[in-house]
Amino acid sequence: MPAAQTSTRDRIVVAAARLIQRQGYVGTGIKQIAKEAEATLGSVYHFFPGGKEAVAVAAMEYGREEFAAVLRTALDSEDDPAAAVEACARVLATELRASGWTDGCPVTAAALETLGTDNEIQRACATALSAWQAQVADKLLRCGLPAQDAHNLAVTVINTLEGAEVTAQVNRDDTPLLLAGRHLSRLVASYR
Amino acid sequence: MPAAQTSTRDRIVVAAARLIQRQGYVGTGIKQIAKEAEATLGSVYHFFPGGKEAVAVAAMEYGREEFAAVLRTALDSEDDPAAAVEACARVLATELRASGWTDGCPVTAAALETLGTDNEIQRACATALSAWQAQVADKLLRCGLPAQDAHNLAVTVINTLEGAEVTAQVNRDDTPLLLAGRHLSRLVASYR
DNA sequence: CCCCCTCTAGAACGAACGCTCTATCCAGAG
DNA sequence: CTCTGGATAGAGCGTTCGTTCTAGAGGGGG
Repeated sequence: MPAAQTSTRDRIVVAAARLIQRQGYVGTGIKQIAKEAEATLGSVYHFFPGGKEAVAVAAMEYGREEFAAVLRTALDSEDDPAAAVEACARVLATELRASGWTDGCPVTAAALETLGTDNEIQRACATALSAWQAQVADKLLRCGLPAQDAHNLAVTVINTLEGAEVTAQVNRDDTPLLLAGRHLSRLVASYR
Repeated sequence: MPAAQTSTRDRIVVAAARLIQRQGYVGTGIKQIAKEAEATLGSVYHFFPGGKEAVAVAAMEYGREEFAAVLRTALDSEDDPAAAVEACARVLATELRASGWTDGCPVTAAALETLGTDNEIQRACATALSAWQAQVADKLLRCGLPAQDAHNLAVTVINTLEGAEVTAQVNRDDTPLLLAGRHLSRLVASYR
C-alpha cells in the first residue's frame, strides 16, 4: 500500500490528469498512468471499467475543477474587471513557468486528438471550456457589464488565454501570456 | 503508380500534414500516412530516412506555408487593419466549417504532444507561429501602427485565433471565431 | 547489351499498446 | 472462527507501433 493518505482512485485520476496534460491522450498509456499513480493495472480497471476513455474523462473533470479554482482566485483578487482578467493571465504565466513550461491547459491536447471521434472526452472538454467561460462571464456581469457583452467577452478571454498559453509553452517564454493579459484588459475596459 | 501528377514525396507530406492536423502526431501512424498518400512504407523511409519525426517536420513546414497563404489573402483583402484582422477570423471560420470542423491549426496538436521532448517538431511549430505573427505584424506596420504595438498585437491576434479555433472545433460552432474577429478588430482599432 | 541508381514493395522484428483474465490479499460481517 | 466481496497484483492475449531489411521494377548511360 504505497503512497498512502490519498485513495488509489484519486491517485489514478490525478496522475492521469497530469500525464494527459503533458503528453496528450494518445501519448499516455494506461500502464504509465498506473505506474505514476503507484497503482496496478488491476486497480485501474477495477475503478474504471470503461477503460482508458473513462480514466481520461475523470481526469478532464479533475483538470476542469483544478483550473477553475485557479481562475476563481485570480478573478477574485481584483475588483476591476479589466484588472481581474489581467490577473488571470499573470497567474497562468507564473504557474506555467514554475512547471517548466509543461503544465498548460489540461484539456486542449486531449480535445484536439479526439476531434473526429464524437466521444465522452470531447464532451468533457467542451464542458470544461464552458465552465471557465461562465466564471469569467459571471465576474464581468457582477462588475456591471451588459449581459451580452459579458458573455461574448468571456468566450474570447478564455480563448485568448488558451492560445497564449500554447505559444508560451512552445517558446518557453511567458511573454505571450503577459501580452494577452494586457490586451484583454484593454479590451474589457473598452466595454465599460 | 497511382495518383499520378504529384510526386510521391509531395503526396506523403500532404497526407501527413492533413492526418497530423486532425489526429495529432502520436495518433498518426507511419503506415497510415503511407496508405493515405498511396505510397508504400519503403517510399516513406526512402524520402525521409529520419523516420516519423522527419515526416512530421516536413508536414509542419507544409502546414505553415498553407496557413500563411490563407492569412496573406485575408490580410490583403482589406485596407483597414482592424477589418483585415476580422477578415482572418471570418476566413478561418468558413474553412473550418467547410472541413466539418476537423481541419484546425496544423501545428497546435503536434506542438502540445511533443512539449517536453526538445525536438525538431517543437522547433518547426515555433517557427510556424513566428512566421504567422510576422505576417500580421507586417500588415499592422504597413497600416501605420507604432512598431512596438504592431508586434505585440500580432502575437495576441494569432494566439486568440488559435484559441478560438480550438473552441470552435470542440463545440462544432464557429461563433468563437467570429467573436474573436470582432474583439480583435476592436482591439486593433483602439491602437490607431 | 548490361550496369547502376533511384524508387517501389512489403515481409519481418522487437517493443509497446489496451484490455482480459485468474489469483491473492485482507478487513469486516455473521 | 469462516465467509465474502472490494481491492490489488501482474501474466498474457491479440494487435499495432516505428523501424529495418531484402528484393525487385524501371529507365538512362556506358
